[in-house]
Formats: sequence, C-alpha cells, structure tokens
Amino acid sequence: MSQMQSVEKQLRQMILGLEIGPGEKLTERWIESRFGASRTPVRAALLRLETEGLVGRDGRGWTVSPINLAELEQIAVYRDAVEVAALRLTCSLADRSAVDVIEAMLESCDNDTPREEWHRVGMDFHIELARLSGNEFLFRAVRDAMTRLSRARWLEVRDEAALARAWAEHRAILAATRLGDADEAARLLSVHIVGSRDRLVTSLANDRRGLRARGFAVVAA
Amino acid sequence: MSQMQSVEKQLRQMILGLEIGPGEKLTERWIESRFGASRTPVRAALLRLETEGLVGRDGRGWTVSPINLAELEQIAVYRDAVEVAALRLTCSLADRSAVDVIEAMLESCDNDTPREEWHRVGMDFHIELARLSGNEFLFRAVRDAMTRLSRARWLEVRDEAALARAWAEHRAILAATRLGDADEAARLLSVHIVGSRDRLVTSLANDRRGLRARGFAVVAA
DNA sequence: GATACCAAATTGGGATACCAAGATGGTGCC
DNA sequence: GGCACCATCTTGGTATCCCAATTTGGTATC
Repeated sequence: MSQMQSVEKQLRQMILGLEIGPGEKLTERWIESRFGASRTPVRAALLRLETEGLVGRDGRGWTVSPINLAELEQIAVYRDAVEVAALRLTCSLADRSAVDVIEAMLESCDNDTPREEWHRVGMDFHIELARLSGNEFLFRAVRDAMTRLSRARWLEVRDEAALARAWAEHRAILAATRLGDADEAARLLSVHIVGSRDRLVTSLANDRRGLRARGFAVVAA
Repeated sequence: MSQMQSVEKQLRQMILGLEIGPGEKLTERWIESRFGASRTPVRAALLRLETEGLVGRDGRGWTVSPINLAELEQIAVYRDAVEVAALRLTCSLADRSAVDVIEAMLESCDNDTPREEWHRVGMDFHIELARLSGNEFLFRAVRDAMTRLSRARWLEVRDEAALARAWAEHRAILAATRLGDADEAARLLSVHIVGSRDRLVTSLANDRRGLRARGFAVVAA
C-alpha cells in the first residue's frame, strides 16, 4: 500500500481516538518521524484531514480541531436535514430488507462488548442507514457529520443509560422504516438526533473542566 | 499570496469555465508548467479539487471529472434536503432583512448582462440564501453542491426562457421568505430545484452528442 | 527585576532529484 | 503483414533540500 493512505489513516485514528488531544499543535516534522513517512504524504494527509474538519490551520502551523460546542449544535441541525431526507428516501423504496442487516449490527453489541465497539456501531448505524437511501451525497454528508461528531461521542458511550436509550431509539427507527412509515420514522429520527445532541452538549458542558485538565481544548457555544 | 492558492483558484476556474473539458486527462507536469508553479502546490491544488469532485483519479493519473447525469439527479435530491432545511431556518429568524441584499443581487442582471454574470448570480442566489440560515454546515453543503452543478449549468444559461423562469422563481422564493411563510417558501424552492434539474437533464441529454463532439465526456444516468 | 531587542533555531511552503510502475512505440520474428 | 516482445519515455509517488517567516531564548540595558 502507498504510505500516503497509511499516514492518513493512522493519523485520523489517533485524532479520533483522542490519542492526540483536541487543540493540540501538530508539526509536519513530528508526524513525519512518528509514522516514518516523508513530508509529501504527510502533507497530503493533513490536507485531507483538513477537509474533514479534524485538523485546521492556526496561522502558520497545524492544530487538531478543538471540540466545539457551537459546532455540535449546528451539526445536529445539519444531520436532521440529511438523515431525515435519506430515511424518507429509503422508506419509499420497494425493497427495504437491508434494514435487517443494520438490525443485526445493533444486536451484535451486548454487555461484554468493549466501549470502542459501541462507539463504532453507534456511528455506523446512522451511516449505513443513510447508505440504504442510495443517494451518494446524502450518504457522504451523514458519514462526514458522524466523523466530526466522533470525538465528542466518546462521552455518550461512557453513560450506560444514554447508550440503552440510543439503542432503543435506533430499533424503533428501524421498525418504522421496515413498515415504510416515512413520517413516523422521520419523527423518531428527528427526536433521536435532537436528544442525542442535548445529552452530548450537557455532558460536555459538565465535563468541560475535566477535559481541559486533560489538555483537551473545548470551545464554548 | 502563496502560489498554492493561486494554482488552485486558476485551475478551478479553468475547469468550471470548461476551458479544460470534462473527462480530459491532467498531468501534474502540465499544470506545473502551465501555471509556473512547482509540484508541491500543484499537488495541494489537485487534492483540494478532488474533494470538491472536480477532478478524480483515473487509476494512475488525474482526470477532470466528466459531467454525470446520474450525479445531477442525486444532487437535486441532496439540494432539496439541505436548501429547504436552510430556508426553513431562515424563515424562523426574527430579522430576515438580509433577503433584500439577495433581491438586489438578482436585480443587478438585465439584458446587457453577460452570460457569465447570469451564471454566477444564479448560483450565488442559492449559496447566499443558504448562508442566511446561519448554519455553517448547510451553507457549505449548498456551496459545494452548486460548485458541482456549475459546469452543467452553462447549458441553462444559454436558454433565455429558462433563465426568465428561474429568476421569477427566485423572486417568489424571496417574497415568501420575507413574509416568513416557511411552508410556502419551502414548497416553491422544492419545485424550483426539481424543475431546474429537469430542464438541465433534458437539455444535457439532447446536447450530449454536441458536447461529446467538443470533447466533453458526459456520463449517462 | 522587568523589558526591549537581537540571534538562532524551528517551521511550513516551495523546488528539485530520484524511483518504480505503467504506457508507448518500434523492431524483429513468425 | 501481423503479432509479440523489449527498450524507452512518461507519470505519479517519495525523499530531500532550500528558503522566508515566525517563534524562542537569552542577554543587555534601564
């Protein structure tokens, strides 16, 4: 494999996994030595991650994007628009049997499942659901939005009650979709997105001090 | 200014202005000599334009993205989702006086206005309208979608009747927005987007031969 | 002790040299 | 004459070098 994609993937994983803290400064030369690549692939990776909103320019120099409460609010609105549109499309399809695959995905998580897996499946639920619509643009929009939310969502995964509720809401959305009840499915999804945002923003606002203590930059709304 | 942005801007302009035909092969070295830059900024430009969907990888090597009828259909659905969401947000704002600025933008076009200007203002109408929502993600989504549509829209601008209709629809949308009538504004915008797509796809399907004769790759739906 | 200023190191942006893989075209054999 | 094969050229990917700008640390002065 070309090293370029490798650097990009590894760096993205470190950022999403909070191994590099939000707000941390990045130097091309550090990345270079850390992954044993040279600067060209490093720059390519940074340019790509910039369009994903994971890193940004800080004058001269690169910074891991801080967690931004205002951004979380705006993403929720954006998600509502694109995810609901995708879901309505899916409900209008003749063959919606693919929802079963997503259902099975949800079922694969139980008490023994590690946090990381819940985190991943929780995102993939929305991404795969959007993929069913068959609209590439809606799909990419959802995938990109979930990527941006990914780091903040680590908080949600620490809360058992929040997880249980999210999973129940996911199942309800799938049930309505299976029946082709677009209005109900859309309503449930909207409620889920808004609720998810509220829980996230609340716990982020509470944990803000703790996060800052760990060196994570959190920008207020 | 750094040369990087210059290369990116100039290359984007050549692609959007059809100075480089859809489907045409691009070599980094040609771009290098064409703009008097070296490969580093050329690379950066290509990576950025790739995320905008204007260029793509063709195995080894770069290609200007062909005009894709299937993509136009999907973009219309995507636009409907994000533009309507943005417009509803705007309608819910207390101060919607900014629509006047957009109205003035429309009025700046008359019989003496060159085609290029109609083309640009027609896109900016949708982009600026989305910006009013205050949601950065919806705004960027609309801007990116319009960028992707840009090349195909040159066809619409050649048709006087289509232009007149589009402008009338634009004004109606603004009127409803000014009144804060979200449902009516959303309905008008939806109709406008769908109609615009139909006119575009129809004339593209008709002109396909002519476009191919000019060396423009057009991919069927 | 604080501050202003200067030197040196660091950093991202740009240019260039090198490489491996793929395209191309020409030549020789059948 | 056609086809297969090999030399060559082109191309994107990578590594390295250079440069200007900005940051940084220390020192000298007040």
